Amino acid sequence: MSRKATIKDIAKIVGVTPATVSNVLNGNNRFSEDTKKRILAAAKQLNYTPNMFARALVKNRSYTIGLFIPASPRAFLDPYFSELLRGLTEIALEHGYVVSIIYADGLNETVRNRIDGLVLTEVKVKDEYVSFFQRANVPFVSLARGAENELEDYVVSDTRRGLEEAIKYLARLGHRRIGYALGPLAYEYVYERYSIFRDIQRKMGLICEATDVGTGENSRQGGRMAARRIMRAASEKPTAILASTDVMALGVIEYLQSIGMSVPEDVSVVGFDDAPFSRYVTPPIATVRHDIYQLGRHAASMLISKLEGRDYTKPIILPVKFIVRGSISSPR
Amino acid sequence: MSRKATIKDIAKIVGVTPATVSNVLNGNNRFSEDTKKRILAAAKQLNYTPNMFARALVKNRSYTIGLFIPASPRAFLDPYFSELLRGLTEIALEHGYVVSIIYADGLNETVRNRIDGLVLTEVKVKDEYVSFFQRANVPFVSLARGAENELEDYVVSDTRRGLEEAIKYLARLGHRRIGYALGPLAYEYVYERYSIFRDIQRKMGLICEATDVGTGENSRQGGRMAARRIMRAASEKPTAILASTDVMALGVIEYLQSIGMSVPEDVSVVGFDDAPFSRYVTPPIATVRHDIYQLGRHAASMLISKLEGRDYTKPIILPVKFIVRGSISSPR
DNA sequence: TTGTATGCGTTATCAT
DNA sequence: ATGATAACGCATACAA
Repeated sequence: MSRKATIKDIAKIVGVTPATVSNVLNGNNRFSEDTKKRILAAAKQLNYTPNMFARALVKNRSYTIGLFIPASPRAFLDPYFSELLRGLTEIALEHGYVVSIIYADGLNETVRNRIDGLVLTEVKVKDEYVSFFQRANVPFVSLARGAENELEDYVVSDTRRGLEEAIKYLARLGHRRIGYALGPLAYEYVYERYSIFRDIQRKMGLICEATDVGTGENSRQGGRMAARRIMRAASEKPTAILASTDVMALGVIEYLQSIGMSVPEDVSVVGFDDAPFSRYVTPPIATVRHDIYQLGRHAASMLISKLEGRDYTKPIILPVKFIVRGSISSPR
Repeated sequence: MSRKATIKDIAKIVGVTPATVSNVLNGNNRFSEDTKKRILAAAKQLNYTPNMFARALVKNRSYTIGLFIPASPRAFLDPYFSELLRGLTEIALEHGYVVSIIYADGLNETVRNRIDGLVLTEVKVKDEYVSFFQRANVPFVSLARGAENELEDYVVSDTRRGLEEAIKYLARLGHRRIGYALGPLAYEYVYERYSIFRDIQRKMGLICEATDVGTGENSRQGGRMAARRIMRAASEKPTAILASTDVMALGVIEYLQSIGMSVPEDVSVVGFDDAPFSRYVTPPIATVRHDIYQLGRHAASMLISKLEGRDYTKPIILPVKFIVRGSISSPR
């Protein structure tokens, strides 16, 4: 295979200078139709594609966006992650960008030099990475509001709306006392979901007992722990339990079943995320569905607009939907 | 924030030329200890990091490897994918590389110019992409043997070993007739698992009936279909069923239970992959575990060696392990 | 409408 | 042991 064609080659064929070729190829319109046509033809004939390194060098832009992953191995395991990446990649592609995975451990200058901007995920309530990127002037878009960091450029799901639908539904079924299986509060999405839950609970005049909240890791095991704490705390038990995530909801159901209670007859359970497995387990988990793939698409789109100095609406809040499934019913 | 430091800046401070700085920084040893020391000091002081674009331009290398994803949205959904990416990213990082996601749709020249090599996944038995990369001289490492493409640079799991363990275990329990829930044969891993299964079955003198094989998509639903076909075909039924993947095994179990059979008492079921859910479902699925994360690490390592002209052992075949769980027992 | 000149930051070759 | 210089491919300000 011969050497890749450059603008010089085109210039030679057409009989103009490289500068002219560059200009025409970049859509500069102040040239004669004739030369334009000939340059374009030659480019096609030589199968010309620009050398991105050269372009990057002179423009100081890499046309690469990074998906920033905090160092936890868990980040990768989430199905969330794959969906997100799909959305990001698709949009990036449409704009001539490529997406790289930036593992937190690897966030040295060398890596940073190679990306134009970042999409941040798994954001903490008080996130050191966010602060770092702000100080370092790295353009980024966050997938969380960035509670303590006061962000503007973010795209999130309409958590409040989803929880309102869910809780109202439960209330209509007759539930007055709703427990909560709570994940690690350091994560912003966990914090946000929980505080919104509390807010709605209060506004709707439902029973609010501190003992109805149990904490655990964001895992099946964590869900079991949380449920155990809830069910052992007070003598009066909640008739329904909301969980931070579907994964935890699964653990909650397992625990309840393990102590001989049935879901939803004894206790209704509601998750959040609509994870792939949620519809298959027994009973299927009622949950708040949000669209991670769309989240990814919007995040990429916003970031690229930002990088290219175009206007963009911000923040973006995407619709969610409460999915009714077999894990809820009226209380006994 | 001021301009980034370059070798010129260092040169100016130290009082040498950029060439010397470059040489020293690249470990060229033919310089006096004194100047070396001073250059290194200045570099640190200025917080110098090389400009990757400039380097890429002159070396014609991007220090980026791509994870190539065929166009199916499914590719992203697999938990497989996240694990793989984690392994890839970690090793890439150690060698100063970055990994980009290359979505098949986006595989135009522009994108191709930006990566030094690819890791190929979801390879088909007769894979057009593989042929394309071969012709186009794109360096790559495959996560499959590349049946029809005769590859050398690949890293895979020791499927034969795993299946041998599994089938011998079943045989020891007394199973003589083992069915197979088969996924889409176009995918090489499906094809390989199946043909090895057949081979072992024959060598061990077990019963081989064409009707004991049912096909379906690689999904829960597909597993149900496959199981249905198997159980409806012959009058004499297999006492155990192997599935192409854990996901299908799950479907198989569901189907069996739906027609009133119990697993493992009536039929034993064995999967492949050791997916995250496999240990949690009822009954937990016996399966062949392989380490996707390690697969990723080795693939990245092999690709980078290849790119840098170093020697490397090939192919690499990683150990697997048969995991005994509740979905198997002696036949009635 | 087109060309000239210059620079982006680095590496490599060949002198000195 | 160190330096001068060219080259990598492209973009751009300015000149013609």
